[in-house]
Amino acid sequence: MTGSGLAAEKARRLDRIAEMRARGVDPYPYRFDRSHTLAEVRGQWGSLEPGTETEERVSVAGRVMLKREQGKLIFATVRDRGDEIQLFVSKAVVGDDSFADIGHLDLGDWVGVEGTVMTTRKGELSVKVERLQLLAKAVRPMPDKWRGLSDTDTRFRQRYADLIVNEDARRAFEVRHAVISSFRRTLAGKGFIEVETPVLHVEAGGAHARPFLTHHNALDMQLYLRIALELHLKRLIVGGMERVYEIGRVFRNEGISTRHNPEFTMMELYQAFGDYSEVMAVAEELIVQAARDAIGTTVVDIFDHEGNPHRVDLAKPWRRARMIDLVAEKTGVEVHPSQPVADLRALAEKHGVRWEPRWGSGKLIEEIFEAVAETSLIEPTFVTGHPVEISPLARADRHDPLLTERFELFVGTRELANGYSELNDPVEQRLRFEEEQAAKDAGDAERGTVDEDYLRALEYGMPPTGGLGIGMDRVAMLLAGVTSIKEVILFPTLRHEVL
RNA sequence: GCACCUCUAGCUCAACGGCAGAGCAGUGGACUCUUAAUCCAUUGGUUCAGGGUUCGAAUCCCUGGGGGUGCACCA
Repeated sequence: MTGSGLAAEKARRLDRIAEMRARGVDPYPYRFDRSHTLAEVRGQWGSLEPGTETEERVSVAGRVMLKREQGKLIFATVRDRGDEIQLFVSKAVVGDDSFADIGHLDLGDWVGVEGTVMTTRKGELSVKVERLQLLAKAVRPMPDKWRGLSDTDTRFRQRYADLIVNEDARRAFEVRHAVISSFRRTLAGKGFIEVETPVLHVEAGGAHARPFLTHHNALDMQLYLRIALELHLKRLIVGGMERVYEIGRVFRNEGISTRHNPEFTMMELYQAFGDYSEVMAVAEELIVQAARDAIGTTVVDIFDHEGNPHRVDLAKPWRRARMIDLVAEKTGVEVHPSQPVADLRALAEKHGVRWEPRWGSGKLIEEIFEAVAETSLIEPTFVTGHPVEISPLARADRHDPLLTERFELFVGTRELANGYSELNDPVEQRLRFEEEQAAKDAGDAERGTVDEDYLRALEYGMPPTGGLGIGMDRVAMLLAGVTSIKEVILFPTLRHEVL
């Protein structure tokens, strides 16, 4: 046992394990029965006066995070999921042999402890150790106990290490979990049923995106990973389920950025007898309630595209504005899908948007909108009235046949949600699908196909329905106050690690 | 896919053309109330990989790899 590189360090700890086994001690025992979590200990005895010794016996377990040796005393900080507590180890109490064993514990080891609750002279709540049992030996050293782990590559690849040492990382995932459970609670309260629909699709529909392709061997069948939940959920509305939602992973074979991961989590819901205005209100309620549940406030700092924070109270009613009005506001030119393509191409060029010949007026308006208006949408804003051309599943606006009853929610210049009055006319839906197919055949890989089974479902009759999709990762980002989606995805997609 | 930045001990970082260093972790020692304990001593390196320039390369150049950021892509 020489040196102290990583290999030598691991060898030293493996030797310790071998030495324990030789003594008949199991370094990896099968279980340990706790009497209290550390948070429960703190909750029950957290207000003891300094210098108090109690007769209260507890069994607690956790990971050794810090160790301070002080002659015939050892202080160690252990942590479980919810809290940290100090172990007070006196040689006079545990005896020479146990004291030596405890002294040989490494940072990162898991331990189970029996002892009494006490506070030190300075008031630190502690467990005075009577018996300590190693629950699992750490063979690999922990990252720096004070500086933590900051290398992003290591943090994302070795998320376990990130979670051990970085409080901020743990917190972001607590927020994410709280957001998702808040959504489930809110939706249950509104009578929504949670369902699970296929991830493997024969047709990748419901959104404009490049899919991942896979193959089923026994059926010798090409399959796509889903890019949206929409078309299956609406089949359930046809089936009479009235209010359904799914929180699930979708997959899009596109670039990776601070806002995009190839697999991400969508919540989609469909509400029979409602229209887009109703699900818009649901979106607002879900997110505001999630803020209350996850971070205890509706006031958040929203970052603009330059990274500057803007303090916003989400509880204030959200702005609603039509896409064409936002374009008019920013360009000074009234736009509408009824206008000739040439006019809109000219407007696009004036604002630095390079257009493609296959784009119609509606697509041009969307592109101009993204170029001129999107970066100004810091506070929550529902952008409404998307052109029919770019909304093949949305119902036409009851007052304007070239626009749809659709909205997208933007917060901090990012799109968080999308919803509409669902198109339920099977004849019109077929025409829309055929336009999608024609665009795809003309070389636009993100466009859709004719989904015959979905059309068959619509032919059975789908009631008027409002639909909503929310990007859960982006809501988690907003409420956790982080600027990269990788901070709210436990294992973000990375290249193969070269070991 | 393109551009820029970055990669040094297990971790966090120095050294920026002249002998690869520090703190933490580790090891040995002192200490019965510490709090990132402290103090003394000490081990530890394929400087991401390969090539080049140079008397001399962690440092400059080229190629490749990982990561980050921006752009492109992206309902």
